[in-house]
Amino acid sequence: MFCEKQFDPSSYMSFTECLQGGMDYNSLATSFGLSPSSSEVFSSIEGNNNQKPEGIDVLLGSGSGGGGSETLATTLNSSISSSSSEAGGEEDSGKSNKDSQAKEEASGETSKKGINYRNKENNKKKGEKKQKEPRFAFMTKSEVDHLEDGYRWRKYGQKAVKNSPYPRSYYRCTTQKCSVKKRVERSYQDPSTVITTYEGQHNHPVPTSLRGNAASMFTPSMLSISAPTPLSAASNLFPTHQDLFGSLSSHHHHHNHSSLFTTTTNAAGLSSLFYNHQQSINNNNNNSNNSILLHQNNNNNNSNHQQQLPPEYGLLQDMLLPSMFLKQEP
DNA sequence: CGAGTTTGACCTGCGC
DNA sequence: GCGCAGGTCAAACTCG
Repeated sequence: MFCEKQFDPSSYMSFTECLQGGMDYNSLATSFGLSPSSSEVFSSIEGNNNQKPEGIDVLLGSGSGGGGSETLATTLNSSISSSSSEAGGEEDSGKSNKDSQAKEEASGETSKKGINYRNKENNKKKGEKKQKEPRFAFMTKSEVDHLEDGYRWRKYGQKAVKNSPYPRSYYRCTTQKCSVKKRVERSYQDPSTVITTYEGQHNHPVPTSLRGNAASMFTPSMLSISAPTPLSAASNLFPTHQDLFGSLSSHHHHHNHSSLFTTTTNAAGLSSLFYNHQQSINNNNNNSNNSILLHQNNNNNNSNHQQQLPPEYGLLQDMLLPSMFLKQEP
């Protein structure tokens, strides 16, 4: 499904709709003009691969926080393939645990605390790697760790992160049958940056009775984009990833890029939005169009980035241009 | 009292 | 095989 048309100034869709429906980055780029004066949005998608799941210790060195929250999105490795089934289904790990518990009662064996952890009997065969949900990470300049994104989350764990004084928090969507999780951690190199990683796909609408309903964070006027940015103008309502990244890139080069994204909303809303958008992209195609564009962009701006971005950007760049973008096949 | 958070224990995967 | 780090669980706790 596409949201592009909804962002026609005359008929925009609500932010919530986008959250659920999965608009694509392009429309988002257009919608927000993508020249965040107060927010930065980077996005990328990664397709199947077997990389280590962790890789979030990316740093956005864009500095100069405009004033609102800045957001950088990047996707993490994740074996995407066909995650939709998982999203609609149960959370596997949790479930397996219950199963093992039941099993334990039969065996009469218990671990400490009476917790009996997964026996794996319910899991996939040996050697079969557990399929991971697609992930999508955002880096947000924010004071608060847990940014409101319209969904309800329940914290289920917190872990200290190696090489970081800041812990990582684990949240799960409280909606039943929704297996979406997110991790929130603060960058140790830039404490003002919060890294939010979404995993999974919401299979339900955004709760409406939320204190910080995402829908309310983005008013239509925010979503409707007036003038196309220089970079997105070419494709107008259907900009490309290149537009997206182009804008972002240019943002690096000249911070006063002309476009919007001047919302003061918290960036987590965007996170969701981007996340869902990623889903849509994953589901619809992994084709090469966007990848190629992105790649071009990368080539064009690479050197500059290296100059202006912190050392960590190398890593970031890798993540920003993961396989999905780079694997464009003829 | 229900929902959410905290926290220590445990599991899993991966690198050495 | 071992150890480490990440991820998850669930009892205990807090809060409205």
